[in-house]
Amino acid sequence: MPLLNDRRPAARQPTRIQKRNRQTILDAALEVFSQHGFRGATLDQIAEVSGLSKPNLLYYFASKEEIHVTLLDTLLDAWLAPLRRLDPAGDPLSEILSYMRRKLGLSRDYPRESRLFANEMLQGAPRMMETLRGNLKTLVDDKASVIAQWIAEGRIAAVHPHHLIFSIWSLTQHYADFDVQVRAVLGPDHDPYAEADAFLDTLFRRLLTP
Amino acid sequence: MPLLNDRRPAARQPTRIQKRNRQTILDAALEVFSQHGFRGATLDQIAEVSGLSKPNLLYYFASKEEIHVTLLDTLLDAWLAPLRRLDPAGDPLSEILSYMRRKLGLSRDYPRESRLFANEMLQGAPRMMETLRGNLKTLVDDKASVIAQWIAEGRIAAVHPHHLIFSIWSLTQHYADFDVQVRAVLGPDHDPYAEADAFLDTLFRRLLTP
DNA sequence: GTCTATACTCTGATAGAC
DNA sequence: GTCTATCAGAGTATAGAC
Repeated sequence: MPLLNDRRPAARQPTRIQKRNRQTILDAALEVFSQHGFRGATLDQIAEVSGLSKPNLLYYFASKEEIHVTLLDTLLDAWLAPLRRLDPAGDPLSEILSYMRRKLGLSRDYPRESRLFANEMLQGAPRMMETLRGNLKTLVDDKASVIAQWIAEGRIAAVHPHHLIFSIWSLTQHYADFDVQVRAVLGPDHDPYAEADAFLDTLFRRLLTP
Repeated sequence: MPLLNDRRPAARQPTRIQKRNRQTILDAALEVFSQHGFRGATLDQIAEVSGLSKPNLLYYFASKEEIHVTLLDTLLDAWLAPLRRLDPAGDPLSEILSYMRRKLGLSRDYPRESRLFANEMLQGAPRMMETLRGNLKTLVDDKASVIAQWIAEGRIAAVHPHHLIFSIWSLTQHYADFDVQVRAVLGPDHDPYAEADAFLDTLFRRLLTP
């Protein structure tokens, strides 16, 4: 209720409340989609987790599909960022260890995003195939050639560059995607991520030290 | 059609046809559940893949849940078998490399089983939690102590035994669970499993050689 | 913007003919 | 044993009151 007649036009851009509600919905949807996949998730669940009514969800997003696509789109940027930062001019071992550590940090801080991605892969990547073959492949090929160069210069030990990158993905994402298994096997009194950090540091040092 | 009147009683055990149909259903269900998870899978899909009608599915299995449970039960034995074979009396490095290779073979030959398991983990293991905390933890703790003993004897380099086992799981299962990503990034003209075999052999040799 | 009510489709499961 | 027909409930999405 504006006491002064401000001259701003009627808001065409999302208001603060709209943004907040959309974010609330996306957060709830992430919770549900990451656990049950696209088809296993229901709007009822998302509505309940978000605290909004089901029709209200569909006021902010045109469909269930649109919520899911929105999540995947924002996910990808965050997912590729750590690899983008791998610096060809840096020290090879430090660069790779830093990348591994950033990726492990993503698993620790954003496990739901990791599981959302895993679900999409298990389903055969129906909504991400183009991105995998496009942006992702381009980026990985680029960084793989950086690694190949480091190997050629004898600055790290010889390994298959692409599979080195796969190994970083798999070892770090495992702690998010298989969290229940890791914790069930370790039992209480363990800090999986702290132990993983030390273990993976050792692993990649021994693998890559010339 | 017995030409001689054999005296076998009317079959109370499953006939050959019954066994075959149950197997057909389970195979189709594995295809669908491994891709979409329990809730995302539908009996209609399983019916279509199996070539049987939906009511016929429910003639052989009491419910969707029962099909799923049957799959998970048979899965677990196959899943734990390779680790069980880790021999305390064998050569440490050979034993661990053999285990890794058997596990990679499972990913290559039974990728759907791997994805079924992954789906169950992503969902928080609602139907497997007891097994994880029971049989699985017991087995892993046992083999981890074998590894710890090898380390204490200086026969392999020091690593966290539990996380060494996790690393074998994650590195091998990645090639089944993220198959689409691996192939999209590598492009054609690659044999992911052959390359993985060589890469992982190198990785674990460098990690474990004292 | 948010709600109740509801349209319409899909899904798991059953009944009953053959 | 297998099919067609069908039910009850859940699912996505929309209409319309407020």
